[in-house]
Amino acid sequence: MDKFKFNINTKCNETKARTGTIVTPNGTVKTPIFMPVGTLASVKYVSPEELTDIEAGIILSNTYHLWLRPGEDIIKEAGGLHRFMNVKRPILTDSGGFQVFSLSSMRKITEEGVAFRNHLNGDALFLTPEKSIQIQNDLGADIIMSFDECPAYPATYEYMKESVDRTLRWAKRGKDAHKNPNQALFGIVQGGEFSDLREYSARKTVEMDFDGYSIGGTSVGESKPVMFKMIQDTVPFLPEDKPRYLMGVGTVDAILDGISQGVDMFDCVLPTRIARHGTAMTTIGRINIRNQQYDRDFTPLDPGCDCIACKNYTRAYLRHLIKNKEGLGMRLLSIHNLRFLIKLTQNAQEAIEEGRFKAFKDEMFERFGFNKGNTKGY
RNA sequence: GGAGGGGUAGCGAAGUGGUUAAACGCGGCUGACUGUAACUCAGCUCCCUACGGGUUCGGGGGUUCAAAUCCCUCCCCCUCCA
Repeated sequence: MDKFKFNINTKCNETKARTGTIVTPNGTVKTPIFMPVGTLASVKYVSPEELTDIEAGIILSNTYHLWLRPGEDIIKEAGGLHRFMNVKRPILTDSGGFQVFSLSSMRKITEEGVAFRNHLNGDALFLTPEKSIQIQNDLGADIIMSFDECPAYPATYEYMKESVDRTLRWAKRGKDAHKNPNQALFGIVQGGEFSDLREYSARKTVEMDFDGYSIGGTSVGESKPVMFKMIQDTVPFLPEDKPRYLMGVGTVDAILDGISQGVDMFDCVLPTRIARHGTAMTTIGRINIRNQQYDRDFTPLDPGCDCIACKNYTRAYLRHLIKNKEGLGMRLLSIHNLRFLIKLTQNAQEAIEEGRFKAFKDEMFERFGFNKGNTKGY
């Protein structure tokens, strides 16, 4: 794979944080980075133009969901995901591995792959590592993921061992099936909460030589300390010169902790989902805009934010929109939450570059009370 | 003037002698949400000194061990015919 590059720019000398640059055929982004999720080739309620405004770098999309609708053939015919969506920035597609977790009630795992029951119409589906890669080749994202099993938490050691081995075999099969040299392929480390399995999974995955590595199996129900330890048990076994991606994590505490441990990329549906349901992540903490206390609050949602929702609208108005399930309200809050997390990682980059990341992280933990009771993480 | 229908918690609407502080929906309040089956889900919503107590089903009066439910009376609303 030649068009994909990762360079480290600055390293923090108090933590393992670093800043870097990811170069892809569709653009270059700085890390650490938060990546908005657009499962169905759309970051719900947010247009690509608005994503540009809030300086979103990479965005995600999903193999499983696009496979079902509209079908990867249609997206290929459209000229790939970028043209289909009119997105002129790097795109990353998840492999469908997360659906092994989220759609666990309607799937069966076998060595060959995963038999799903189509959640839309009940059809029998079969997703294999090779199929996932083929779909992702057709979708044409800049970064694609190995098809893995994201196991639920908690899992027994025996089950996890079996799962890790299977995911390793799937990773190998996927890598062998990967045909497009313009797409970077990432491997995914699993192992749950078991330190030795994390190390084992990491070492074996790294042996296969991927373009980047993910820490998978996080935010599936475990506590924060457990998650932080999963990161700790994985990163040391990942190569320094390849990007590290903590999958599915989007709380302030976990992003900052991840960065301090040397993670470069994060993605999460949390900011957009909670936005649609009325919760804002702000520089002064969590705000549930549905709460009655905001009905006559004509101040900005987050005084410390530069997004259009905060610059142009009041809490009272946003509350009114959300209470009435108006699309505009969901859109404005989504834009705000995404901007908030993107800005957080930009601030982290700046802090790393200026040699004050540790202080920055500590200040944020203090401000949000992550060390004293705020386990929510934002 | 005549005939008929109806008044139940913020609203709509069940219930027509006991298991009813009263279904259900809406509205209201609160919470949840982490590689998106999610404009979703959960709880609370008569009052209180609240694992117990106090008052409710238009008003008043009866029958009954027991009434939102049966009887009497008054008030109010709606429809149709004059």
